[in-house]
Formats: sequence, C-alpha cells, structure tokens
Amino acid sequence: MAETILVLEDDPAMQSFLSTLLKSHQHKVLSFTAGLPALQCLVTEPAELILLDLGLSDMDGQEWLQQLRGWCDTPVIVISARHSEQDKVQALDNGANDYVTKPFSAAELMARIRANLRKTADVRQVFAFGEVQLDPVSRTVQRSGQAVHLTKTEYDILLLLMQHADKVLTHNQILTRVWGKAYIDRPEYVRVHMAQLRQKLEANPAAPAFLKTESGVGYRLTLAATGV
Amino acid sequence: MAETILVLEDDPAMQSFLSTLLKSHQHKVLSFTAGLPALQCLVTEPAELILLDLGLSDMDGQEWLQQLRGWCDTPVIVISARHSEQDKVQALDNGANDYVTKPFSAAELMARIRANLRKTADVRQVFAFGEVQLDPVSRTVQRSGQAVHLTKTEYDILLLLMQHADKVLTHNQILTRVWGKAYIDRPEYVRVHMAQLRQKLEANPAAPAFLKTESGVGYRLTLAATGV
DNA sequence: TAATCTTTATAAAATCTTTATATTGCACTA
DNA sequence: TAGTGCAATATAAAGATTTTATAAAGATTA
Repeated sequence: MAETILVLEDDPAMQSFLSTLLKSHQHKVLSFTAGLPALQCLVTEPAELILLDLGLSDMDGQEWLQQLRGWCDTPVIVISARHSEQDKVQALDNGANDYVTKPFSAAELMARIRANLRKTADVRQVFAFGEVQLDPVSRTVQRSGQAVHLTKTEYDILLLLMQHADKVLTHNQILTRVWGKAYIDRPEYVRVHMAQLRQKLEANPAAPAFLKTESGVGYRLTLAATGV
Repeated sequence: MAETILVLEDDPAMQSFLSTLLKSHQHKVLSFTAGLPALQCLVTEPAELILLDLGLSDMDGQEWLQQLRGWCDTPVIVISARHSEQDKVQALDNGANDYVTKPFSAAELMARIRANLRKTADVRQVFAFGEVQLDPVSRTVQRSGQAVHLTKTEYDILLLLMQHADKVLTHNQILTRVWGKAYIDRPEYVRVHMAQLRQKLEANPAAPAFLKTESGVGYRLTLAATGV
C-alpha cells in the first residue's frame, strides 16, 4: 500500500472519482465531505498528502487550511473550480503546496501528487538515523552496515516514526496506524515493541539517543542524536 | 535581499519580464538563456529556486531537468507554453516541483514561488518571544537555539499563553483548558508550573521579562520584553 | 516447532500534587 | 508618604501518583 491521502471534497461525484483514481494507484484514501471531521481524523491518523476542495459546506476552505497549518505541515493540493487569481494566491499563501483548477486531467493530478509526495520523501529521504539505515523498498534495516532483523510490527512502527521524523507520535496515532482503531486503549503494546526496537537499534537502550519518549504524550524519533 | 532565483529562459522578452518581476520582489536573479552555462553556474553559486522554460535552444528542457536532478534538489518551477498533459506529467516526474503554463499571472507565479520556497526554508508557523521558539508541528521548544525539554503540562500551558499572546489569561481559563473544569479551585497548580516555565525559559526567573504575573487576575505572555 | 505477539508483573523514572515558608503586591491608615 | 497587615504569589522540596521500561511467561500464528 502506497501513501495515505486524505480527500476533503464536498461533491459526491468528484469525491467518488478521486477516490477511485487514488485507489487505482494503490493509495489508501480517507474520504471526508466536511471540514471538522477531517481535522479530527488527521490528529490520530496522519496522512501523507491532502486533497482539498475549497468549496466546503460546513466551513470555508481557506479557513480550514489556516487551521490545519497551525499544527500540521502535510502537503496540501487545492482542487477548485475557482480560477480567480485571488483565490489561488490566497490558498498558496495560506500554506497550500499546489493549486489545480477544474477541470483537470487525471494524469496531471497524479503527477502533481507524485511531485508533492516526493518532496516529503526528500525531506524524509533520510531514512536513516545514527548508524541505522532503513530501505523501504526491500523492507530491510541495517545498523553499522550489518543487517538487523525486525519483526513486522517493529518495522511498521519504525517506518511510521521515520516518516514523521522529529515529530511526536501519540500512542493513539501509533496504535491506530499499526494495529487499528480498536487498539487505542492498549498503550502497553507500543511500550513493549519500543523497548524491542531500542534493544536492536540503540547503542545504549536504557538511554536512547534517537527513539525518545515524550512522557504523557508518545514517542519521537529524533534524527540528530541528543544527549538527554 | 531575499532568495536567489535562477531563471533559464530562452526568449529575451520573457527573460526580461521575469527578471524585473523577481527583482521587484527583492530576489537576486541569475539569468541564463542556455542550459549548460546555467548548470555550471549552479555548481558554484547555489540558488534557492529555479524557473525553467522547457523551450531551450541548445538542449531539451526535460533533459536539462533530468541532469540537474542527478545532483541538485533545488525546487524547480517549469514555465512553458506547452499545455499538453504529456509535457506536464513528464516534467513533474523528471523532478519539477510545479508547472505553470503561459500565459500566467504575475501574482500567481509569485505565490507559487513563495509556496515552493517555504518548504525549503521550512518556515512553519513558529511562535516566538525573546530567545524562545515554539514549533507546534514538532511540539518542540528552543531557547537560544538549544532544545528545552518541557513536560506535557508545561508545554500545554506555554502553547495556550502563546496562542493568546499579550492577553491576560485568568487562572480559571488556564486551569480549564489544561486540567479541566473540575480544577478551577486549584490556582496553586498554575503557580507551580509557571515557576517551572520561568526557570526553563527566562534569563532571570525571579524578574521575568515575558511570562508576567497579573496579580489577582492571572498570567500574560508579552512578546516584547519589558523591564518590569 | 520457531517466531512473534500478547499479557503480566515489577522496578524505575518522570511528572504531578501537596505543603511549607519566604516574598511580593496592594489597600488602608496614621 | 511611610508603614501596617492581609492576600496573593514564588519557590523549593517532599510525597504521591502516573507513566514508562523491561523481563519473562503464556498464547497465538505460520
């Protein structure tokens, strides 16, 4: 499964079109027609990219974008029927990464999605920290050049942390992404597997330099080693 | 002087138009009409962004892009008279970050340039006062460039104060937002944690320059340092 | 069977709450 | 205006609680 994409689109026909298109490219799709539920979803279920139609019914799309940018820097591609220069400029200055006007070609949209995902990947292209390297293509992990065997769960957690490097992932976010929504009251699952990851990847598991605990919040993978 | 932008454009009229436009927005402009000199220039003189017209005379623009991406990940905005879907997709997949077709509006181009510069500069919305910076996306706080560890409660209080900078927040408001409505008769909770925040963030905790007490009311975060 | 995940128990760490004491701010009075 | 006393605040430190780390046993899966 490729990257998760959240689609916030009012019109059912367009929503269905986008959903089909994205799924045919192996993306996981989170579909929303109203702004508030979409924001709430993003808190627990991080997406790699957001498609936003400015014409929402429950709130203004520009406002939605501003609110989102207060805490989330996931790439946003705005899709809009509004061709006016003012709308474009406002959306881009509100933090949108791209602006596509209807009608658009499916191939172009997908290319723009790839371009914007690449950028995220560029930033996180550093699928490495300290002596550890992760190759998402082969699903393998090396430490100081030596292959390290991770179980599926361990690998999934590590990949998730790396995709959101330097950010805090809450227990709920990790549980939702790795185990599923039904597991949000089992933080001990995360703890046990984090301990395993530290055993396998940290020089001193008792004083981790990269796989950090944020007490009361969750875990964070820091790319630059920090003493304490 | 703002960011340096390299313009690779064949047509003298367009080259001159872009150059004037960019300079009027305080950018430093490196102008080229041929591909090879532009590549050579980028080796020694790094640019923050590249505007590329696909219709070059000495080589194909798509090829130029491929060559560039072999070693350089500076954002590229393609400007082209070619409206065909195939050209767009190819350019984006060759590593372009955006694609603008002629004719375009100057305001839109500038907005797209800002959007593409933003991610390089990683200019997220950060709250700041004095030497302290708070990044809500990564949930981190720095003081004079050094990471400062705040507990969950300390962070929650600081974020709340920053979201309402320069305004007074009463004990009740802070208690309600951070602990919950049941805690409105425990002002001592706030006091203890405010003292902690001052220890960690103020140069002289006993005479705070930013985290101010409003006796009998609550607390205020002032953005501009004040003596007393 | 071997590998992995789940569950449990216990120890350790981090954080929060509570308390005590010192200090400050402020209204009121002489 | 200076002084007095009360209320509000600052702060350290102890105690209590929550959260986390870790090992290891049991359950599950392939």
